[in-house]
Amino acid sequence: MHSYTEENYLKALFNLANDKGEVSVNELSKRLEIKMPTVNSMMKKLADKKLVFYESYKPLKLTEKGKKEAGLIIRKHRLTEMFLVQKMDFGWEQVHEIAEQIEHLHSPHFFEKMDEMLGYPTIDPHGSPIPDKTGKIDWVHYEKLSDCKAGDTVKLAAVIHTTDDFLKFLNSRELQLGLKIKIKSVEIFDGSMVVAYNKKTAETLSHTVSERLLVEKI
Amino acid sequence: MHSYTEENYLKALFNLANDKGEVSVNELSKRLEIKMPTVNSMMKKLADKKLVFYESYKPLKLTEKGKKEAGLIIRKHRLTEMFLVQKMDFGWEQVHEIAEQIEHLHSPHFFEKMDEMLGYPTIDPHGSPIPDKTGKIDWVHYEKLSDCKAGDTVKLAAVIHTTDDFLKFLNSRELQLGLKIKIKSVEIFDGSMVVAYNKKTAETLSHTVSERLLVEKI
DNA sequence: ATATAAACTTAGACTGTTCTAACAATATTA
DNA sequence: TAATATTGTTAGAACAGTCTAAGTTTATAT
Repeated sequence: MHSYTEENYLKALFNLANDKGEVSVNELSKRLEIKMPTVNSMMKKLADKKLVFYESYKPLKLTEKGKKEAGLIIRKHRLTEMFLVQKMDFGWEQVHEIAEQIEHLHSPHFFEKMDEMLGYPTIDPHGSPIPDKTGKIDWVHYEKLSDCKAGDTVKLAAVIHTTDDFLKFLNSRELQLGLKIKIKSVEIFDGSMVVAYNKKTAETLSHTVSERLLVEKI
Repeated sequence: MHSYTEENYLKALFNLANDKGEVSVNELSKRLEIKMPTVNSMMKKLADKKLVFYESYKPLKLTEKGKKEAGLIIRKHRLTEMFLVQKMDFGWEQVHEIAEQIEHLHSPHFFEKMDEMLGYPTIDPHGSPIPDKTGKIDWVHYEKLSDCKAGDTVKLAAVIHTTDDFLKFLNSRELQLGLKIKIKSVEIFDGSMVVAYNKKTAETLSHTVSERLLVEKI
């Protein structure tokens, strides 16, 4: 079993992984707000445990074992978020902090029960995929709203870079998953969009917002 | 804020407190399965934090502040147990271990929501009182079934010293809180009782069992 | 291509929580 | 009450996880 601390390193490595699956010590250090020398020694420890590939001055990479462990923690996190929203009536902007703690609980039975009560969900309240029981993630490719063109009609599938403030902003604009959005126009110079949804006929969304909204074309 | 570890010491001190509120280092050491010197130094630390009265070679005692902190942790534990049983359909023998972990979460909002969903319960699934939001416990005095006499009719109000095995035993005999029990006879030499409840007319309960069952006379 | 900047590593220290070994005080019992 | 057992304390070590300071390697830029 891994410590609370080790679990946080694994999770951060997983979440930071780019297409090559590589993460720098620096990035990890910044994400965790832990100084580089500390991260460095933890990487050696995780390498001993065969969770991370580590060589001096080379980027970090999770091993298959590490990916699985990280996936299982993220599974617990996302299941918890879904439970909090669906069964305890929390808002999607309230659940991250609580899930951050619950994800470290050691009780298979508890998470199985959640999963069952939720009907075995495959996405969390922000549209992120929930890893399966083996820790594997089913990567679905969505487009960014910011990559769509005027005239497109899309369905809001997921939101990324979900800070508290961003989610509250989405609440205030009635933007929620599943929403059908029509793109009326796109400004060239700043990438902002005018869109229509619900009963709104002309809402403006900045590029900062639209690149954090993932959509499905319909 | 106190560490996970400190919280466990506080809780154990609270739970071990006798009528004088005093606990020996030795008892605490055994309860926590932590060696005496470790307990000793932690007591000095908690004394520095004004959570425990500590003097060399004297019994340990929680301060008012310590009692409050401990009460609040036990509140979280018992609310969680109630939530697990009432809202997640766990058996009363399954909830202790999970609550043992969840009690350490730092999220007032989470526990308030549980409390609300449960309708502000005052007892946990084993009949133990849930401390209020200030950490105070409403001590209700129940009698032990083992102290009752033949002919008495009682209602099962709480169970104590609730190990897994004991709770499973109670399940197998259909013994649950609220149950009306008639005492048919009491054996002098071993204190065992023959009782009637539900459709059972002559169940024998050993003294070991009956002294762990708290009842209200009716 | 060399100077500078950024990223990374090593070394060593500190805190929190645990332990064992040894010693001291109190309690029990013969 | 004196010997013995139990309980409690002190001292010192160990480990996990963190830090700062200083040095090394790689990347960037003039």
